[in-house]
Amino acid sequence: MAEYAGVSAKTVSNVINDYEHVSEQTRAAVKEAIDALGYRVNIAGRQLRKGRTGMIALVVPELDVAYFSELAKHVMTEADRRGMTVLLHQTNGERTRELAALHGFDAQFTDGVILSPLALLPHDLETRDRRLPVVLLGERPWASRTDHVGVDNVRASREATEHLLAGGRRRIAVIGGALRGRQGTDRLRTQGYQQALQAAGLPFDAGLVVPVDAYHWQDGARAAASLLERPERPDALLCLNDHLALGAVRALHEHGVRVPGDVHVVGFDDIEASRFMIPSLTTVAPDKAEIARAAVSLLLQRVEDPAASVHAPQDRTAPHRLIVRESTGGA
Amino acid sequence: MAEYAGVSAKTVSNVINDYEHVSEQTRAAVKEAIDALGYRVNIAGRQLRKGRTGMIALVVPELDVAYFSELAKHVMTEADRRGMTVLLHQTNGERTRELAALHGFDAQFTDGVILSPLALLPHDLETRDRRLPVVLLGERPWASRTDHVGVDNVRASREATEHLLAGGRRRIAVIGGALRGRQGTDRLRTQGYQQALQAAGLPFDAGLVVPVDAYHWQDGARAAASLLERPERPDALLCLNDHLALGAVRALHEHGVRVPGDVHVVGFDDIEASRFMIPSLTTVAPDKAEIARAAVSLLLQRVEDPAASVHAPQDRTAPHRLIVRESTGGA
DNA sequence: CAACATATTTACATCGATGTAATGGCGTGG
DNA sequence: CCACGCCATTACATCGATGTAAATATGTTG
Repeated sequence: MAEYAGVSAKTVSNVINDYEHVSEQTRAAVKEAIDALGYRVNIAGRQLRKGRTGMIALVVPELDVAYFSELAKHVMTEADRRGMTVLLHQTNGERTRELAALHGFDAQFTDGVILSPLALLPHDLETRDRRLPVVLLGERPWASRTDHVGVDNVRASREATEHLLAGGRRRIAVIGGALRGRQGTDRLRTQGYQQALQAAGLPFDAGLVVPVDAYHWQDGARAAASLLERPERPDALLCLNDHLALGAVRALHEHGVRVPGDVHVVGFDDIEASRFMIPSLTTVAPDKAEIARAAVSLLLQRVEDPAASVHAPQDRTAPHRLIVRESTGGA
Repeated sequence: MAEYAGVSAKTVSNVINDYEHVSEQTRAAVKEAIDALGYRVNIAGRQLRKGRTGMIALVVPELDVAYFSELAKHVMTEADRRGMTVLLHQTNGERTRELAALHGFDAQFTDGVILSPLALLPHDLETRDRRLPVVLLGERPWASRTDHVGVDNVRASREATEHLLAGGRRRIAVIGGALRGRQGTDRLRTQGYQQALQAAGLPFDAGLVVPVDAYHWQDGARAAASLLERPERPDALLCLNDHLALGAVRALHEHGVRVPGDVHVVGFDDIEASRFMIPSLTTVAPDKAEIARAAVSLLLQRVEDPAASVHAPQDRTAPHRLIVRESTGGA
């Protein structure tokens, strides 16, 4: 390459990096050589020297959970805009994989990591290698010293519950809810639900909080089916994501229970399917584009200024809104 | 690192790569040093030397099309099993991005690429740099010299159409179909449809073939709505993917048309949503796990034996089956 | 004990890009 | 004509891991 253009390797490098003191003549010669030989910089060489790869990792539990694939799309768009490449990973919610991500996987080929954790323990965050910039998505229940982007889950859940109450609902079940254990998204959303009940002066029935194994369609279906076996059926379901909600609607349908006629249903995430289901689904829509933007921006701040690793951890709360659709009797 | 363990850098390397002639003693010492210092190999250094990164790219049009995110999951699982890391990219169906993928992006940090093309031209494949192993997914309409994994689209579509015919349908529309232009998936599936009609002795009405901009929910809804404006309505919809089908079902519902009562609907891909929609969707299910397995396996063959780049291009056809559900009056 | 085989470890060069500092060319002011 | 400064280019070292080959240690055989 350098020989072909008749210059030194360094001059090629200078041309590629737009160093100003290069004569028009050599610049042209080098560019021509680049085209002629189809030359492309070798990332490995560059990183070895610069210490940066231009890649960031996005690590989520599962790609076939629509919320995450939709989010991934936004993150990739945003990263692209900022000249970064995204390495996408899934953890299946396994702690070992989340840990691996926190530590930059087996090797170091990533400038930073955006991680949506499920199983991580507080301790894992304390002991992580602070040289690798990390942004957490979702809940950040522990006062960790790590940047974080999320939504106000308690409030969102309270609003969703209030909407159900306003629709005359009195026995609202929570599918995917949690009363104890780690202060995760499920816990917070359940809290919001409890707050709304309390504000309305309604009793809280722990039996209406149904935990699930995963946030998938069939878990929602199973949970809904189990609720129907109770002597006193619920008249509304607050489902902690849209897959659960849609699975639940399906199960209700199979049992001849009408939505919204007999039971109202609300979900979280506003995945695309929810707009098109029959009935369409009322859901809490987090601003995914904003989440992606904030996460990438926070991460690149740390990447570009590693010295800032001492800066106080940042916390961003993205907006959300309740989208009322047919499943709660809406338009 | 090396100093900490009191050995040379090469010995560390030997331990990491399980070189056999290392004394138990030094091996232990090095391992301890690794733990103590949290050492991890630097991929850049390794690749610079070895020329391999252990990463492959999976490049698809859009991640929020469930078929692709489900496929991605399988590819990642399979790659993981074989010690590879997957770099996931989306092209939005833009030719420039597909080209960039073919050429290993701006830089070379990928050992190979699995590409699901939409806009690529035959010429692009002819002129690609053959040093980068590539496996194409989906259709491979041109006799390219590139490995390929797909399903038998013509047959699958014919079977789906036959199923509709067996259900007494006589005016079957094709949403997403194509009569002319590149020999893509749409063309092939339309051909299968035509074959089935012909075999049944039914006339072919080009007006029933409705092209779409993209394979998204709203495109299906729009297409279905336009079909309902025709004087003579179709009594079945063959939708070339599940998103189109589900969007179409929604549109029919909004127009008071019952599925399967008035119109039968079939989709392609068997995404998870299709099992849970109301009505559940009859669909052609490609064996995604098998597609992923074949693609990764073909790719790694080339990666591991670059000399084999002269081997004849391979072509794998993954199995598919028709899953009959409620939208065509099934169980 | 010499000669040789085997095991273990290391020195050195190398992959490609680039930061640092030095080189050589040229113009300007004194 | 010299000193100095600016510009364009390059020599060299370096990032980290590893292949090659050589050095060293240890053991074995005749």
